[in-house]
Amino acid sequence: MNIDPTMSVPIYKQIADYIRQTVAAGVYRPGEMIPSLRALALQLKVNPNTVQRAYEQLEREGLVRSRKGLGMFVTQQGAKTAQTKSEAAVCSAFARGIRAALAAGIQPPRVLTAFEKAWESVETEVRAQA
Amino acid sequence: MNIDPTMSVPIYKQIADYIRQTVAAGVYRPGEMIPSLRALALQLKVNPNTVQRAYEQLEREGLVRSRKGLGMFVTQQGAKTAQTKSEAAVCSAFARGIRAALAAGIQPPRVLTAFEKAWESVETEVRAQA
DNA sequence: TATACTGCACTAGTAGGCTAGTACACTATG
DNA sequence: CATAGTGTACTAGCCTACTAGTGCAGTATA
Repeated sequence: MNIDPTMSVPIYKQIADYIRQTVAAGVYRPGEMIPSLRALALQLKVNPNTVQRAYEQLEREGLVRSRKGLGMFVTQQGAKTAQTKSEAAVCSAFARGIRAALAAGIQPPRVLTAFEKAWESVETEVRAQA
Repeated sequence: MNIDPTMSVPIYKQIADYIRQTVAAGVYRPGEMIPSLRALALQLKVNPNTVQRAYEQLEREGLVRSRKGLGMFVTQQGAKTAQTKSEAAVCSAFARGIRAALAAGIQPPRVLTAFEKAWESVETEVRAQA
C-alpha cells in the first residue's frame, strides 16, 4: 500500500479506506486479525497514533473489534459491512462526477464517454503495476 | 449555489469549481465580467478574501483576467479552458471510484450497476430541485 | 472633486491533522 | 514470574490550510 502525505485526504482516512477495501476483498476474513498498530505504523512509516485513529473509525463502523492485549479482529458481519460501505463510497464518487458534469453543461453522451475514458485509464494503471 | 462549510473540500475550491462550471456551461462568456469579490461574498455569506483566493486560482488557470478597478473578466480561451478542466475533473472523479471498486474486489458488472445507480440518484436530485 | 465601485495586500486568529512521548492494562509464552 | 507482544489513553507541540478583518490603490461616473 502507498501513503501519499501530499494528498488532501488525511493519512488516517487513507489507511481506513485501505483496510476497508482489503476486508471487502476478502484478504482478511471474519475472525482474522488485521495488522497490529505498531506493525502497520512501522511498515507505512507513520506514527502509531495515526494508525490508531484509522482503526478507531473502523471499529465505530463495526468492521473490526479490538480485544485488549490481542489485537484487532474482523467481526462476523465485517466483510459484509466493508462491502456495503465500499460500494457506497464508489457510488458517491460517481455521483460527484456526474453532478459536476451536468453543472458544467456536459451532455449525457459525453458523460458516458468520460466514464469509459476513466475506465481505460485505470485499466492501464493496473496493467502497469503488474 | 450552495456552499457547504462542513465539507472537507475548502470553501474557496467549491467557489472556484462553481465558477469554472458556469463558465464551461456558457453562463459567463468570454469578455464578460464574473461577479465581483464583494458581491459574491455577500451572496454566499463568506469573506471576500475567500472569494479572492478562488479567483486567484481561476486566474492562474487562465480562465479569467483581472483588471484593476474594473473586475474579473472571462478570457477569450476561458470557455474552452473551463470545459477541458471540468471534463478532466469528471474523469478524475470516475477514476477514483473505479479504482476504489477494483481494490474492494467489486466485479466490473457491479461497477457498472453502481454507476447507473449513481446516475439515477443524481437525476432525482435534479428533479427535486426543479 | 467626490463617490462608489472594483481588485489587491497585509496581518492575525482558528482549527485540524500529524507527530512525539509517555504511561497503563491486558494476554500469551517461556 | 519475566518478557514481549497487543490495544488504550493522555498531553504537548508543530505546521499548514483556511478564514476573517482592515486598509490601500485603481477606475468610472456624476
